[in-house]
Amino acid sequence: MPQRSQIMLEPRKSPVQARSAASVDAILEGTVQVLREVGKERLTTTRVASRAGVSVGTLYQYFPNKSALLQAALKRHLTEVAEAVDRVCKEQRGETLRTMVTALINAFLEAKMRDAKTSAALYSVSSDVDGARIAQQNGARFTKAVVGMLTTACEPLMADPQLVASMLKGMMVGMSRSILEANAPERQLDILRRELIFAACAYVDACSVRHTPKPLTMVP
Amino acid sequence: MPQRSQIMLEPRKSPVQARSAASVDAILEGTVQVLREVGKERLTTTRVASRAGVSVGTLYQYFPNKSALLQAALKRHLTEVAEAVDRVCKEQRGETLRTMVTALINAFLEAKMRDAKTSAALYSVSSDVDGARIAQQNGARFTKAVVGMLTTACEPLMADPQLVASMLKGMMVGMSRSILEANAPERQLDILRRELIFAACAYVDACSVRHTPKPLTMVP
DNA sequence: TGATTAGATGAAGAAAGCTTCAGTGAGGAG
DNA sequence: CTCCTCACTGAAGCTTTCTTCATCTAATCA
Repeated sequence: MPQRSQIMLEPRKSPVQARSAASVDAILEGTVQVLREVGKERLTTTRVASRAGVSVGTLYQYFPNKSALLQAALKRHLTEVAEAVDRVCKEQRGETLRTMVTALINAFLEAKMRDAKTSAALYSVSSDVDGARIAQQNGARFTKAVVGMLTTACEPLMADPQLVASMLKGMMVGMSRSILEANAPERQLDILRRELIFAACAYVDACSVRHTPKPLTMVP
Repeated sequence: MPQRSQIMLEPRKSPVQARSAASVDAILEGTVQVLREVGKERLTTTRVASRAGVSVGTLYQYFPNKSALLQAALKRHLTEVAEAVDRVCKEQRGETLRTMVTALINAFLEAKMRDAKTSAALYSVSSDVDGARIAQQNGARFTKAVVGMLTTACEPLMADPQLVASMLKGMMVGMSRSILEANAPERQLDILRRELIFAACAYVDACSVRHTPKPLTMVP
């Protein structure tokens, strides 16, 4: 058990609980690594445990089953992205719509693509794990943050902010998914990022000159 | 075997081969039905066969394994959508950009949502079956058709058509996926459809007044 | 130091579903 | 009428991986 000492030498915390906290973390990290390296087909709980430097039994002490394990890994990743989005949305309050969407898209893609391989790997399991529901909750958080930002814009947004946020989310998620699945090289990613910003700006520009003052209301 | 006679009574074709053709079709149809009814977790080859009115052995006569079966079902669905897109793209040659994207989006969503439950069910297996690669090929076809249409527009498109097509695809696929995963009701679907058209129009409008004449070129 | 408990271990049990294949039946050919 | 091939059948083998649990170790406490 070579990894063992490594875990124990991590930043000191109250010992008894630190051991288990470290295990949980190692297991989650191991899950992602195994997923990236061998793919979801070959991901077994034993392999994850061994990669994490623990035994299967330990894994099952913290996760009731394989599905829960994958779910936890997925949640963790989505939460990181959501936090990045939350952060920009707060920073950008009071700015122009164009500035907002530019910052939003940059932050989102940055977070998603920081570790593109991980994102792609996690996409592949999301359907095995009720990922839609998890993404749903996350999406609600996303929409809420974006709405919060949009309503503080220094120009009037002549449309239902909820609807605009949904559209922006759809565009961003759709494009990032396309990029990930296409395994697009760095250069194309940049081109597509710029174009996405261009399109989103065109959209919000169009919104702010709309006839309808504040049309349709949407349920979240 | 109650279904048997049903199959045999189908439209008459040259007998010997008709039997097998009918089987393949029934199996594919059964796959989708089982997927919709019990979900991919409970989809077994035996269950599919039984639903199709044949035995497992017959199923394995036409599909080398479960994965190939699901792949075939997925391909079939994606092809239908691609054909719908091809069709509009041909119809809309010579129109204005706005007319084009409106027709394109309507046709795409119509095809996808005609049987929303099936679309959603097939999304759930796409990652088990190298769906990304299949979607890739399909996406190429899609892009090609859209580019073919865009280049005939009666107004100048001041941007790389390849890039514009990719963007439109990303927006459409992204939104349809959001809608399907969110299980959005009919009413919202309509709102989102209109908004997607609005956004896409805003985008192509913006393209046609761009400074850069025909910027960046993209690899397909 | 001895007792106690949190935490770790990994061999083995159990389930489950994919896939095979030896055998049956039905059209068509000669 | 007989033979031959195409197509179908479905019980059972086989593999694979999840999950459990009896046992062991190390850390804390008294």
